[in-house]
Amino acid sequence: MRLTTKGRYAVTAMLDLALHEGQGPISLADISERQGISLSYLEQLFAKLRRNSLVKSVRGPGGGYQLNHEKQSISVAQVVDAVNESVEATGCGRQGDCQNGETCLTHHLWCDLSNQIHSFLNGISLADLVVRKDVKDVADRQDRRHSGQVFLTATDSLLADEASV
Amino acid sequence: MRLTTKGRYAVTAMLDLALHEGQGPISLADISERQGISLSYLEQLFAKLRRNSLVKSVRGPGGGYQLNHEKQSISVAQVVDAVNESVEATGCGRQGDCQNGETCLTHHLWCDLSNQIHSFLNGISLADLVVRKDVKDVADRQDRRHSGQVFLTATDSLLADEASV
DNA sequence: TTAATAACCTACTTAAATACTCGGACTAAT
DNA sequence: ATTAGTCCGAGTATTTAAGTAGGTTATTAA
Repeated sequence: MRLTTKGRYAVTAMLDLALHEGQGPISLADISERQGISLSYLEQLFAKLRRNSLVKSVRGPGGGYQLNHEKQSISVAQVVDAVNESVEATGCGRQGDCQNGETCLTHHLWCDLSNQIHSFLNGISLADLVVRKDVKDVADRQDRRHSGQVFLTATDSLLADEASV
Repeated sequence: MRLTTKGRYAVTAMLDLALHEGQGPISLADISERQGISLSYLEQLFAKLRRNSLVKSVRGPGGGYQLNHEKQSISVAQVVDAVNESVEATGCGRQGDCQNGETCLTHHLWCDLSNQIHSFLNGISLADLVVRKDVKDVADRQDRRHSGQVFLTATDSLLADEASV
């Protein structure tokens, strides 16, 4: 089992899409700036998200990504899964052949844990997150900081970043 | 967040101690054989378990390890923690400074997940595991296989292992 | 038509962690 | 004295994350 920035980035980026739904395609550059995630790394993550048909893309100027389904039908678990971060806690993939082809002493414990985590993450959709107060607060802050600064140069925005630290 | 064989081995080994409680110190060689875990690796894990005072050791012939507390007061969470496998799902250690010193969009989600996992693993003690049917079944199988074979040579037990695969 | 924009793709790199092995030192029972 | 055990440090192979770099292709707007 493993949950690192990879899966967290994926969920954060998808949530960013959900928050800006109805504004047309959102570019990865925008997400990169708002969420502080490397653009190239985002590209790799979105390649997987697209292959799992969680997002659809529009190429060319004004292009970007959009959710491929309604936000209430995309769960956090799906997103984490899409970038190959399994929340499976067993080492045998639930096969029960953990120890020389036989079941290890703690196999069922990890199965139970896996069920817990999976049902938790399955029960939370992007729509659920969008309406949460803590999410709204952060989103508002990000929108304030990154709107109207479209005409700043790269240097200016770097300075602004340093000033805010 | 991460849960690999490291944490699983630690819990398995501790459960082995709990199952053989009252039989005096249990050597790592015994655990290694029963649970199919490398002896040297077990040594490293038990160094951490000892530093966290979850086990006590007896050196010399007939020595080994024993639980340092009653099995109902040792939780799975404690064991996993002891070997440095944090089940913490946030990247910031709950600090909320995930994104340039500010809170990232999904911070609270991962906090919630951490709470879920932690309370689940905290609620399960070694005593709880010992009485479970699935654990008993596996333990019985292991005891049958590894008792009375004390006088086999290393080569014999290797052959036995291969035969069982 | 051309330039800019943004997705798309492949390959590489760095750093860290896992899951070991190996060799030896210390300790205590027989 | 030997042996069975813990204890300890170092080293290694493999994998993965996380990010760089450099390009190609599709689309829009000038």
